[in-house]
Amino acid sequence: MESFRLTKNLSKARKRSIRMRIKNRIKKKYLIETLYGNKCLICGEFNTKDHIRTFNFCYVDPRRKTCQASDLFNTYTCSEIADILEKEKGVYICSNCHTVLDMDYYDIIEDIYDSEEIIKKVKDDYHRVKNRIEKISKISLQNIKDPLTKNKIFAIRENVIVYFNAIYELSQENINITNKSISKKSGIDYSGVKSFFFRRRDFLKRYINFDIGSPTIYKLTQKGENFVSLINYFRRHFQTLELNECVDCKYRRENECIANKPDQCPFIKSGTHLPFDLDE
DNA sequence: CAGAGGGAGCCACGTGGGAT
DNA sequence: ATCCCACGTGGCTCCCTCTG
Repeated sequence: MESFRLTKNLSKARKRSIRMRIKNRIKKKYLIETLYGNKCLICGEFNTKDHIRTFNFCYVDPRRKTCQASDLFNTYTCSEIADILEKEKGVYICSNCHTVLDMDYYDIIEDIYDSEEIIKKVKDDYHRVKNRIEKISKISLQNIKDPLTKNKIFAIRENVIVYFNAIYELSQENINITNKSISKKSGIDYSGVKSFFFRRRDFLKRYINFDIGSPTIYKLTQKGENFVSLINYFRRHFQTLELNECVDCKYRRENECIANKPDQCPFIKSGTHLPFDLDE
């Protein structure tokens, strides 16, 4: 959000709104894939990777409805949504299949179409979808966890990357990696470095080997090295994206957009090229 | 004995989420 | 969109213990 040029200059509120939207999409994708697989279970035409927005919350019996589907991911965790799906006999299917099921003119279908063949086809379609959904709704919902629930042990912030980079650079220079050398490399006070590694030791052991002693020597594990290279890859990628669409913009400077207000950059203002609609 | 680690606590800051 | 509150995080201080 802070490195990507199309989002870094947006207002706090917009950034927050985008964060929430991304979070909700991840929750929705996780829930659907865990329960039904990565395609619409009725038609199999739409997948969760490319068409997540087309998946709708759908009731087998709308009389059970107690909440607004549009508020689900803003309001509830994945496991709570799973409970709602179970209690209210709801499912997520693609909007095409949803439309077939929500056919509110079913009872007057004979008055709409003249052709017996079409009437039969529409009715068959409706029953096919409804029967599939009744089977789906019996699927066990016990496996749903809450993958985005706040991790109370550790959150990766900018300074964490500073520590990892310092360790990585020190290892490249063949310097003993201790609290003292990390402090010197990162510019963070020795006591700050000390308490960081002390507090987070259990978690950090996944990425860093601790040779406890006087002094304690740190070393990145293979997983830690992969973590550092992945972080740096994405940072470079978003910082150096070509600005093809800004070719005539007066705020373009080489490979950087220096606009610092949304209305200075038409692409940021309109939301064009973002992977979502700002006003959705 | 100096330097390093262990551990508790304080404070500032950022973020998420609810209310309006 | 904005404000407010709760909470997590991390820098830092202080004191104690351990180690070479």
